[in-house]
Amino acid sequence: MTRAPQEPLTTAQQELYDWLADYIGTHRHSPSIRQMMQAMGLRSPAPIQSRLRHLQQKGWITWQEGQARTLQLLGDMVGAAGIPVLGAVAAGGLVTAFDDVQEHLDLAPVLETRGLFALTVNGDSMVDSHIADGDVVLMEPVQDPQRLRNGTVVSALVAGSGTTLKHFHRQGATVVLEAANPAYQPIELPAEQVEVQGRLVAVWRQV
Amino acid sequence: MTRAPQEPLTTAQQELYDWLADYIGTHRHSPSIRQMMQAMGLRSPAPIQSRLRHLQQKGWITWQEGQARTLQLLGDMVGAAGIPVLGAVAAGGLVTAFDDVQEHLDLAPVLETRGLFALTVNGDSMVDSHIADGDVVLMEPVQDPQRLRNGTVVSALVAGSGTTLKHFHRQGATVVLEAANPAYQPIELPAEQVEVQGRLVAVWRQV
DNA sequence: GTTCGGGCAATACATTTGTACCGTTCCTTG
DNA sequence: CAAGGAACGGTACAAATGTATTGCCCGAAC
Repeated sequence: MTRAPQEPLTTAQQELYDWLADYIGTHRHSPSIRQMMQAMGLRSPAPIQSRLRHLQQKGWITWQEGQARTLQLLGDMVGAAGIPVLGAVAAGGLVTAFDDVQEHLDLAPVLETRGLFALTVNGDSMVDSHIADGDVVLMEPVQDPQRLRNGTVVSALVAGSGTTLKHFHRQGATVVLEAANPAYQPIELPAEQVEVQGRLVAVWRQV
Repeated sequence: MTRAPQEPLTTAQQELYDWLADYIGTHRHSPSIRQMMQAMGLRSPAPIQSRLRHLQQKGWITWQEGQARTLQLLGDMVGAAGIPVLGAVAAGGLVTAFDDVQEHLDLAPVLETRGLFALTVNGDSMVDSHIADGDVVLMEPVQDPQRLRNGTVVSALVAGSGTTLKHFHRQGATVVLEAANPAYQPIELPAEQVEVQGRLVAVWRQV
């Protein structure tokens, strides 16, 4: 999640920014200055240049000088993933109503991490860690299993058996794979029989 | 989640496509043909044109003719969210190891839905529905509360109180907001005192 | 009033950029 | 061997494009 630390805009600037966000969200690439000009109903590129310069100074956009169609929106980095986080909600009781945007949910930093992979969860052995059957877990490849902290959720390949999602614990030369469900017994194995494949980064559940 | 239904590529085409995916993922905009030329170590734009044409014919890319830097990758739509789903994992016991990519996790369709907003969960009233304290829930605005199915998870604004995340039930003119935690009592209210703001679309938990 | 900044129009210009054309080489397929 | 496709180099050109400059208008601030 990232903040959106920008200064306020004039109506003309806001109008351009909104149109840019919509255009880029639809076309997946930046328009040219003359396209913006037409969309704003103008007949000269100068006003667009001016607005762009102001949007840049105020930290809303950026681009590579001299290069065509290299505009980037900074407000909601991905555009697609720019979802406003309106506030805290629920509890047991009731919390105060939210009114305006507090920050922006930006999944990009996570999703951009190279090498990430995802697994579909099958079964209920991790329910007490709030990972349910059918959830998709995003995993980060683990280079050095020695540096894993005990308790980390990992996907591990057990020699001759299969892959499982469990809490990881190391006890000397032994590795314990512990479920988050009292119905399942911890699996205790020599370290060399367990290949840790990935570390849990995020849980995604689509309803 | 989307498939990637494309014809096979030659090594040169694959090399270009991979570089494009990396470049666009990093810079968020398409490079120019001459930038591709340099990146591929070539000294003429013609080979790039050729590769691009083939990539287009095989359904991997597209662009708007005559317009600079309007290239789009079709393979994994967002690029950033193109995370391979390797297979099912865990259960109580062990499942077979995965070997190759089965499908791609594509968050774009969800994240592109206009009007989505997110809320930070505060409290443990929904733990039995695997929504934990600190999770971020993605909500879709609800236009017509009449069409909500009973049991749907909604964020609701209770008149004079605040916003809460609960299971939604309608009983005639009465609305029942039910927690997923036996420690909390259902809230029963006249329908006009409850304003349903959004419907749960997805749960995101970053570790 | 004066000043200053934002916004618009018009014009100009050097680059960038997509595209086309020609010829060559290399490899695979028949 | 011949034929075809893919790839590469070189060149050329019209159009698209970013950018700079000048002048004008308007409203807010002083």
